[in-house]
Amino acid sequence: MGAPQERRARSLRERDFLSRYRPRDYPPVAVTVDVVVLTVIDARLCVLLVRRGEPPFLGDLALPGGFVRDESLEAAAVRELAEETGLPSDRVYLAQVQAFGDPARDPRMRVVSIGFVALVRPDLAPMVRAGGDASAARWLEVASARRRKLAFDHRAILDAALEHVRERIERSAVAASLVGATFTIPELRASYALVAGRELDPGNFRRRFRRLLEDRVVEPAPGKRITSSKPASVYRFRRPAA
Amino acid sequence: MGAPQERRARSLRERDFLSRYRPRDYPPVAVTVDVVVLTVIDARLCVLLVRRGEPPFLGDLALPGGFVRDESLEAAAVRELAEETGLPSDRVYLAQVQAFGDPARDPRMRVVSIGFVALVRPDLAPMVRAGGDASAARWLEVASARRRKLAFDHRAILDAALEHVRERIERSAVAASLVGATFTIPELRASYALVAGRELDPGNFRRRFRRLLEDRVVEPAPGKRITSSKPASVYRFRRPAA
DNA sequence: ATAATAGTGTCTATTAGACAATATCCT
DNA sequence: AGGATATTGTCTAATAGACACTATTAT
Repeated sequence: MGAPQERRARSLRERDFLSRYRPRDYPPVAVTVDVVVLTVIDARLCVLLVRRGEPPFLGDLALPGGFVRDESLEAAAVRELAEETGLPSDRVYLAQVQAFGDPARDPRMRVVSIGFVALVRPDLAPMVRAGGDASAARWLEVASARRRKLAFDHRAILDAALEHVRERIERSAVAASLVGATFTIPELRASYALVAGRELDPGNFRRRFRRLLEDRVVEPAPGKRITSSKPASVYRFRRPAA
Repeated sequence: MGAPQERRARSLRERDFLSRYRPRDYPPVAVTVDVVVLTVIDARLCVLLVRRGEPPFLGDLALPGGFVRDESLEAAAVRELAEETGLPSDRVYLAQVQAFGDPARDPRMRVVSIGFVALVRPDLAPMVRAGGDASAARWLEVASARRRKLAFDHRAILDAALEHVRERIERSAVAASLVGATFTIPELRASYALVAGRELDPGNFRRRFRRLLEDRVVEPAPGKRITSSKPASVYRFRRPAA
């Protein structure tokens, strides 16, 4: 800290450097996006993983992702999502989680990756498997994925994404993307429970749901869901303008 | 969405591309950090801004920031903070906010910037001004900074940083970095109020503070703060192991 | 009828907010 | 003494959690 002026001067030189626009003159960096795609399959929280076909981490499981092209970061994430799942981006919750930039996270060169999290409605999840070939994307239960060895720092990205949705599911309509187009209260409660990682009291959850109903974020849908016991009423999220 | 297989193949080709390590072969990207440095001066929430000395946005105010070198993103932010403020990184709250990567955010080339927020203890803030020269960093009240024209998308970064601390100040000890080494309850309340952007009830705040005391996150400090009326008890945050 | 699950109601504890009342110090 | 502010206390409303209870359907 002895000579802040000199440091500042160096910083200004850098800015000037950039202003001369010789982008090849500094150490190369690549920017990628990695997407933590989550859904619910058979009452299990699952994440979409691909198997790496090249070194490093050849054969390891990894998050779907790729280079950012001439597009925004969000657009890159949407594109990767479409490439890996074939799903359109509407009706998919997608949010930036955090940037990961450890210099050693990729052994080949400096790669800064922007982590995203996406929630896919479970009724659309089967479409994903259908479109995939052998080396392509597959769903893995989150708990087991976290125990596996994942490529790069994808384990950290996965954890950050899970924390992201956990923090937000209580205070937003994030969970809308983890149930089908229509759903019953117990179904929604099951999704919340999967993300929260614990059981939720049916009565208390129903009380919270009543508030969602009053606030017009959900509304009744026609019909009843037939199960092996008492059928439940069906609801749907009201489509906001967005 | 018609041919996901082809898209996936292209994606795999990209990975292979990267594995051959010819980093000059794809469009150049630069990665920078921009730091929203906040403090309290004269009971005003202030942000540290620098004046740009080169185009684009020559003469405009901008957040301090610069290229990420062979270091982690956090390290780059710490370094920029030290360069611009001369302050050591301990006792400064620093957190990543979000990545900003709009293709048009820098007219010269593709620059992805990782936004950080830093909170500087107000008793250290004067040191910053002392070390600065004419073209260097200066404190500006946040409200007025938000009304100004800022370089690049720094207005959006500033807003995101403010939202970040607003969300966290209630549920963490973030505010520890916005009061001096020792402080009174009214002083802490004033900092909270500045960040929250509204008045806080003294009685209710005191009740919350009592919980902080019971949880051992703060502890009494010797002495009293003499003001123009009734003196207040002095406290300090207990230093955690970190 | 019985099992199972949807759905209702109740009790308690915690917390936030509004606000009144008191205590203590400086001038 | 008087003004200002710290400090304490009270009341109410909102919310979460635990849990007992009732209703309705499939089998």
